[in-house]
Amino acid sequence: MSTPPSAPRRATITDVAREAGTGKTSISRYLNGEMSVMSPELRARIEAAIARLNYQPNQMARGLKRGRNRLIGMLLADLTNPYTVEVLQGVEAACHALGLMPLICHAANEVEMERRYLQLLTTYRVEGVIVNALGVSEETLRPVGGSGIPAVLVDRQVDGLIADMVGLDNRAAAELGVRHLMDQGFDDIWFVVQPFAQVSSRQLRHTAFLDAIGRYGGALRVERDSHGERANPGPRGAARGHTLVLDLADAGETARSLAELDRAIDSAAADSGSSPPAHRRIALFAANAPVALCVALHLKSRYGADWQTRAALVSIDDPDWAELTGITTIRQPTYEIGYRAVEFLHERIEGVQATARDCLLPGELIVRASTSR
Amino acid sequence: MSTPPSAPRRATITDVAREAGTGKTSISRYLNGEMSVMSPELRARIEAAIARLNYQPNQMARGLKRGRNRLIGMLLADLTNPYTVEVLQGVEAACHALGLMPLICHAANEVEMERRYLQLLTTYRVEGVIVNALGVSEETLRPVGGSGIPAVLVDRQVDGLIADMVGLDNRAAAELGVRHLMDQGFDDIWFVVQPFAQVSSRQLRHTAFLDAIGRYGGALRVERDSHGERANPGPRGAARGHTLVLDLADAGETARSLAELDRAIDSAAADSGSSPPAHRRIALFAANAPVALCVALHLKSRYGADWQTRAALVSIDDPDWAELTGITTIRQPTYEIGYRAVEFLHERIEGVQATARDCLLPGELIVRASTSR
DNA sequence: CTGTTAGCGCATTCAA
DNA sequence: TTGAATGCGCTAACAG
Repeated sequence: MSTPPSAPRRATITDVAREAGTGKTSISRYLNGEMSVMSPELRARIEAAIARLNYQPNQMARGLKRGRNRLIGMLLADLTNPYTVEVLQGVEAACHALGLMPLICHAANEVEMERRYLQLLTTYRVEGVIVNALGVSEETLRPVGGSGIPAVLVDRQVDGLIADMVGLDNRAAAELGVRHLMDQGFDDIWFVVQPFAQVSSRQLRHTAFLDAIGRYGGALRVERDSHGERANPGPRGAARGHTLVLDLADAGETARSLAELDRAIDSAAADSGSSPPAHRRIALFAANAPVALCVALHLKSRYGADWQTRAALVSIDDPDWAELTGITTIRQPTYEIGYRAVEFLHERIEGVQATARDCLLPGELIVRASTSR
Repeated sequence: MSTPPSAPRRATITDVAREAGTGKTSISRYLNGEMSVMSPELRARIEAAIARLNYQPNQMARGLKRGRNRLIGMLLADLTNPYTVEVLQGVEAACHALGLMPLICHAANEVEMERRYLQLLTTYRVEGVIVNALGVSEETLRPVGGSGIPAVLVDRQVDGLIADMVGLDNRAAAELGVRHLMDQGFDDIWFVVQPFAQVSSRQLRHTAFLDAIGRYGGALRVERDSHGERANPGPRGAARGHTLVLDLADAGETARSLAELDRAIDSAAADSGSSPPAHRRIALFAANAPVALCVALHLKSRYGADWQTRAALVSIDDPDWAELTGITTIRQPTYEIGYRAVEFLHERIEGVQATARDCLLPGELIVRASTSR
């Protein structure tokens, strides 16, 4: 039977050599830009042969031979988060500029996926990995970092994994948010965050929030989690800080937490009306966009379209619906985070041996109607 | 100088063979699951050696040898569009199930990027490509499709490129939207869409919109673009259809188009008040989420938070802010689109020779406050 | 059942 | 200035 013309075998370097009437070595030299020492005549013949055969060198083979394939892994915890997509843009731009090709792996919030992808990446012999990991411990990240292949972390640290990190300056960002809210006269601020035991950036944001409240607000007491205690009203001009943990992965938990939030909002509204609006508003400080969205959706379903008269919302991250909804945000320098991450990684790949570096980039406060009275 | 312990060269198949005191062939057999004919004793030794050396086979080398590397390319026009991310989820799941590894390439709406990535993909010898292309002609897609490497299109066709396609049933979707709007009593419907000369799905949606208006509404005339003509009011119970082209890539054009929209809204409101609400509302039918967002942002800035009292909005695509805003949407079966695309591609890679197939999946209408009075 | 041999497509010595 | 030979890590005949 005749083979259908489906697979007109791709030309190899040997084909080109034959076509150009020369040896493979010269072709290889040409491909690698070692033109300096090559007769213009030969060079022309090679050029022609390559064009005629529509030859394209096989990256796999090149990689196998020289030991580096210009591939880097990009492990993403959650592409659903606009933050991730934006970081990716920076990553792609940088890769492009540095001649790298990113292998994008989306763990979709599944630890098992993360493990598998990591393994796959090493199997493809990527030269390095950029990790925006789930909150898992080093255990699954064994192959990378320190003694393994070069790695740089994005947004969060991973316990026991020593590597460069680039992300938001969480401390400054939290302060920015708290200060803004206090400037706007809010004295009851709820920090809403996903479970942060495993994710360093969440922890940092939370800690910084507490510190800021302490510093600027002279908070008296802060309640953690849903232990049900209410903080005592602070002295005039002080602010009270609260923390609400929202476990988006657990519907039941989420509902419970939101119910607690409702109580806080209602009781604030019930407080004697020393403030102009119909009800006194509390302020909500979301640690990231997914949390902000969850809260906003809930409040809207509970209080209707004008839920923002019940609570002010500010969020770290600036998703596209923020402008539409009018919530205040702290925008992360996402593109630059991605770009820098690749630059760091590239340096490591090239052999730079400095001790682990941290690159903390500042966020930008974007004030919208939500917090301006 | 001594090499720092940075790169403890990865074990190769040869190392394992030596460690296990056997030949490479047996190791290879083990790796490929050909255990049936292998003494349990040898097998155990191999297992141990692999574990001891923490050996992981090099995919590049395997690919080079067998001629297939299990890599497929995924060319994405715009990751910023939630649609894309959702499709990607399906793609990843399917790849996972079929033992494929997707190389994700994000063209970020740049034709040049698209070209470069395509070239890069062939250079890495991907076995196939899933293309969600920009509106470019086959020219840049030369290497794929028909005579090149297997390809399947997502969401849109590409002129001159014959390949399997999977996407939304645009005709049914447009009808769903129009019918719903008419059921709700809207008689003035504006279809808002990005320039559709190059993108088949936009064209299809538009055509289907016009047809639906014609069929159900008995439209009298339809205006195209910004020629400034107003359609005559139709007979009682009929609906008028209009088309507004929004070029999101051109701020000036966008502003002009939106101004036209404003005029339409204002003049509708000025019409004698035969309808209950303060102003008569026209309906906007966005061809996709980016368009819907742009329109919503504009209306909000022009009419304030209650812009929805001026215009009803329904959109194809169901971004996460739709629920928050309360606009009606037609949700695409994105996950399945991605999944099916990979299945098609896999079949092609395995040699299936059927003529180009089209897989049209139905959308789902999600009614929200925007269109329910 | 198991080991030997010969490449996959390319980069790199080393001669010529 | 150019080419022939060698081998990257692995699989696939082909013997034993």
